Amino acid sequence: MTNAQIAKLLRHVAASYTIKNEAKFRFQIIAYQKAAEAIESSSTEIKDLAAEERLQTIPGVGPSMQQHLKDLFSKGSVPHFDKVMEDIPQAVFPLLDIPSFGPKKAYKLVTHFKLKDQSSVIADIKNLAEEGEIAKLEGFGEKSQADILQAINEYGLGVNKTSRMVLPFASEIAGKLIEYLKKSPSVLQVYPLGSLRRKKETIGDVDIAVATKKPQEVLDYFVAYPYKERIIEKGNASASLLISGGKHIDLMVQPPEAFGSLLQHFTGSKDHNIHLREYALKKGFSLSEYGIHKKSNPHKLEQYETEEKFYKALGLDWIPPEIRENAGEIELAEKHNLPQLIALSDMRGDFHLHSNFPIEPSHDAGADTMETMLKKAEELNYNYLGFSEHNPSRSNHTPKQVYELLTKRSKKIDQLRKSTNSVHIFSLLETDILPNGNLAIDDESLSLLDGTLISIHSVFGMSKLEMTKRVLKGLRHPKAKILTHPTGRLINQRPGYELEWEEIFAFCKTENKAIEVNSWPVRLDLPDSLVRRAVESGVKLFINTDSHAVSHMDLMRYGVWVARRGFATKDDILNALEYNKLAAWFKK
DNA sequence: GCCGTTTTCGGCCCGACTGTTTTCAGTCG
Repeated sequence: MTNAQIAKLLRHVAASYTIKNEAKFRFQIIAYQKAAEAIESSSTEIKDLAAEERLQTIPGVGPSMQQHLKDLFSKGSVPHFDKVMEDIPQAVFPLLDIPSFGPKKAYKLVTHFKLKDQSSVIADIKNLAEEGEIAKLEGFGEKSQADILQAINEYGLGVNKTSRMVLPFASEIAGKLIEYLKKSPSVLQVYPLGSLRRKKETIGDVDIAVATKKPQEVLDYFVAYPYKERIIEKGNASASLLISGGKHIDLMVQPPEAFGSLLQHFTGSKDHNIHLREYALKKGFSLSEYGIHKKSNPHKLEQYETEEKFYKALGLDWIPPEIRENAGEIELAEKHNLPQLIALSDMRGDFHLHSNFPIEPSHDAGADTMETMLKKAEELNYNYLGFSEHNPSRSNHTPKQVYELLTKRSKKIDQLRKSTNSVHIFSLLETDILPNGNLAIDDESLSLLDGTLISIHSVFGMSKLEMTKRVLKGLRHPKAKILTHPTGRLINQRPGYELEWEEIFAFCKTENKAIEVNSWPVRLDLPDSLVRRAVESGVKLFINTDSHAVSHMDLMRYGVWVARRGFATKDDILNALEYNKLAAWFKK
């Protein structure tokens, strides 16, 4: 069962409690929703955490929830969940995926019209709306009937509560809108917020905040955005648009003198904000997007023009957005002990570069020459780089031919080294780990290199145990230095294979092997939560782009964001080291 | 159901917006 499926199940339990008696079960509902949220945003599989007895590391998963999840994995069902949900018609649940449908509305419709079939309930509601039956219900009217019809139609076109965009796609949408907003003279400042500002690997809605003295003008201008599908809502302080592809853009506005609290509020995460507000309450403060009310003087609103001042008023250091996920950051900010997170400007080189040098690789070759990639590295002010094409394919070459190809490549790299004073060049390769754990080329060929990246590119379907043995055997090779895109996942495309991370991390730490944070936006691999565990285990990391063209070398920032989300500092990242230290590491 | 430098009991973030309503319920972030 995936995290998304588990989160959905917990939300169904929460919805069932809401339908049964919202007041009575108020806090159970919150607890189930919090747990669902935390599980959904965890990039570690809950199934693995359960197997490792580490479920308690998820905030919001307490003793009861742990037992329920254990039941789920061992028996395939949870007696307690079944009991809570037994009186609720199954047809309620599919409706909850549709925006604007909550538990109460879904239950009212399903029971009133006696709908039983889970697979047709959405079509059934649509028919009833088209026939004008829903408007006759108490509490519904013509407008809500039309809204239901619209929501169902849009749901059919892909608008739902769960689908998420990869980060660059969301950035592009936000960028266009920000460009548009900046043309309004009433817009003083404009920023992308929410998960976009926290640089989460996927983004649900695009959130934007504007500082303005003329909120109505800005809101009017916003909803006039020419590339919208329609206006979802528009009030005095916020508005929402639907754009093509079924995505929402939410805008909030505040005057400049209160912009700090709006930035804080709208950046989230929701969990961070809830925790921050609970923390503040204990200190006698009540927080909102408008500012702070002190218990000692509850009618006066303190406003803050910057986030720094807002956090400071609570006795906290400013917390970088990437780590606002309620994972201990508030406590660290209170003790003035937040980590100095790695920054893009700390990066001194890139070790995952595929040039077009003709070594007849096993997987995709790069599009550009070594020379152009080197020039780009100079432009980026790098001190060093490592070329790391895929190894020559095994099926088309004898070991001798592989050796000859790599010898030619070594000569080329030697030439290049003479052409530059500013950038040191490492001769690497990205070598496949074969299913039996051997590397794809022999020791004689590997001896031509300064070291090699190793990775899995085939036979993904192995068990966790077998895959772990395979990777450990690959890492054991003295030339193997960096385990690249270590989970093999592709975001929104495939989950990747499973590994015993504790074993991998322990091995890397003692044997001086490094793990890559791959910056390719669909990989972002290691994922942030595993970066955090790697950092806590003392494992060293590289942040690399996996460039197959010169333009990809600019993607480094994505990997840096992932590392930041994983609490990595400069000390954790090997390609932030100065050249001599790094060269020494390669020779270890 | 979760959680802890007020607490292992007794609290639990704070607000916007809409539709159907004459004061609120539901959904959402």
